[in-house]
Amino acid sequence: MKTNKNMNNQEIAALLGAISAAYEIKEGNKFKIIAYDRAATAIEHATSEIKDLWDDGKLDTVPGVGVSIGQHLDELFRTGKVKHFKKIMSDLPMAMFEFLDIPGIGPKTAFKLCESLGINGRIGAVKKLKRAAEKRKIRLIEGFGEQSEKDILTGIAELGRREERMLLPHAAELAKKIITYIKKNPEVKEVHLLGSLRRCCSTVGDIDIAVKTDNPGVVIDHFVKYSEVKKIINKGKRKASVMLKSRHQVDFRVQRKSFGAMLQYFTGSKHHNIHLREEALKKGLSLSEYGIKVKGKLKRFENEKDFYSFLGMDWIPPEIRENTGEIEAAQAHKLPSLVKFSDIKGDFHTHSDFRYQESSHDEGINSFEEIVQKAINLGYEYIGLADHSPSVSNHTPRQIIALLSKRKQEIEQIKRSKKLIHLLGREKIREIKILNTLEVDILSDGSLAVPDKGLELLDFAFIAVHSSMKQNRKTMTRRILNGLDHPKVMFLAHPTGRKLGKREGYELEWEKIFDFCLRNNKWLEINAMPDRLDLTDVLVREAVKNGVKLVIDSDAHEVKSMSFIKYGVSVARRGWAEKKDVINALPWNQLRNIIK
DNA sequence: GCCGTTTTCGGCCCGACTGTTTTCAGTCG
Repeated sequence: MKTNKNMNNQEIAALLGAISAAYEIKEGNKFKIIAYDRAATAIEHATSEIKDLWDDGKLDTVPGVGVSIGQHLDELFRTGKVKHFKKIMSDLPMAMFEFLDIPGIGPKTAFKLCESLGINGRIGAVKKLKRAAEKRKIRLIEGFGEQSEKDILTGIAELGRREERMLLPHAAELAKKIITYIKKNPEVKEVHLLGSLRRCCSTVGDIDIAVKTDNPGVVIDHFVKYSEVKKIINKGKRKASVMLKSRHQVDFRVQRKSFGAMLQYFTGSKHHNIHLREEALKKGLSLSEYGIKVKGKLKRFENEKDFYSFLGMDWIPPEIRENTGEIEAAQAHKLPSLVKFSDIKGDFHTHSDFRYQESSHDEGINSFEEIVQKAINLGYEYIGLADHSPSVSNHTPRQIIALLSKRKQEIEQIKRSKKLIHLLGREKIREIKILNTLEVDILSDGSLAVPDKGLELLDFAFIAVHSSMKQNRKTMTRRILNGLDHPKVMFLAHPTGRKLGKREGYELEWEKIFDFCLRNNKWLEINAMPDRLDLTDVLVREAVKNGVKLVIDSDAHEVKSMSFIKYGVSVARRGWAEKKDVINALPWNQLRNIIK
């Protein structure tokens, strides 16, 4: 297996996974196998690069990485190789590690195939396996048959063809359609959407659905007949999994009773469940999706609250069930009171169709009036009309000031709009506070794209990076701090610049950013656009720990996406943010004192 | 190999489904 000094998390996870598989072939110690596997998944899901942690001497903060694996990784980052790993894999056919990616094939099967078919090298291994299956050679191997030969062929065909993870709204939309179909069966008593969708992860891989029914067989038969099903992966008395035509997997479970344990189990996360079960074990209890076994006798639960309560814990909101300290907090009755969608009193970041002739970036499609109308419908106390700053390449500073001045006049006219007054009534228009804000580019040298006199026309500004995104961590940090330093600037929008599935975003020296924000009363945005969700949940948690305030904005370019702010709230919740951490959870009479 | 407010030794989550088997091993979530 090829290794080098600069492996990323994905590659390291694959390496440790391969070591786990190798041990599964070579040694009896089942727990060593699990240990490597756990370290691999922990690294795969880690949010900072393991190499960076190693640089900072913080390797031991990664769960599942102890003395031994830690030393191996140290060797890897220093020399690009790990002698111990090489030794373990030396007498195994490298081809087996290629086969592990084929669905349904694990270490034992992979090894057996290599041995029996005489496939060794990594290159072309899958092709050779395919040819053997086509020539009906696999069914001759002991323990294999016609069916497993067929499964291997379909498995190979599936390789690399699985759809990528979905953005949250896309997954929700897909799930909604499936649920509508499931409910058509009269035997269905309750349907619940669980898994990562319930935990509101920023992207969703599989869709998990649980149904309460007195007639499991009928309901499962009904489920697998859904017209969008391409392939039934498995189907039994209690659960079924299917692949949709869209190449997304749906896992489906049915149960008659004790639904509380089922909701808990199927919501996950896996690591939360494992930790929970280990905690229970200390008390002599055994957890499963059916309930809690006390001295061999199963105790059932109607709801999750009773389930957690029986374990001596408070009910844990799904968004934070990621095994990052929530179990300990629930035991100590010290869970945070997470911010809610209904706490949000306004939105600072919306884009209108106001034209400068040439704006710097995408404009919105709705008018100021339509945005204000939507804000009133959402029950907001205030609304920020932002828009991008005029482009510096097409305007002189004087032109920029003139344009912003014109924009200001238009915004001041809104409250007199006959159309709005007609639609909503004078009273509601008077109640909402309309803020003239602006999303100002931070130019690559850290200066702002709007001259001071332009900024003075605003209620306040916020800044964002839209160019030169490849700058290194130090330069980018300096650039952003320079922008934040302006007295008219209140926060940094979409702080990491990531686009889910498209680009990673730039690196920042977060300790410096947090420190600056805290000392100067600047905030960080949680941008609720589904392909941004930026800050990320993990950085939100860090910000909250550091006492930095957040704002949750929609960044809507059309009024219907103003409701997407709920996804931003989910990110805040996943980052353990409470109402007090969120600036736009403040009522206007308190907010007005902060933005001078 | 990892881990610890009942442990630095002695544990390590739990169950469903499938294929090839006559009772289970392997894989998956």
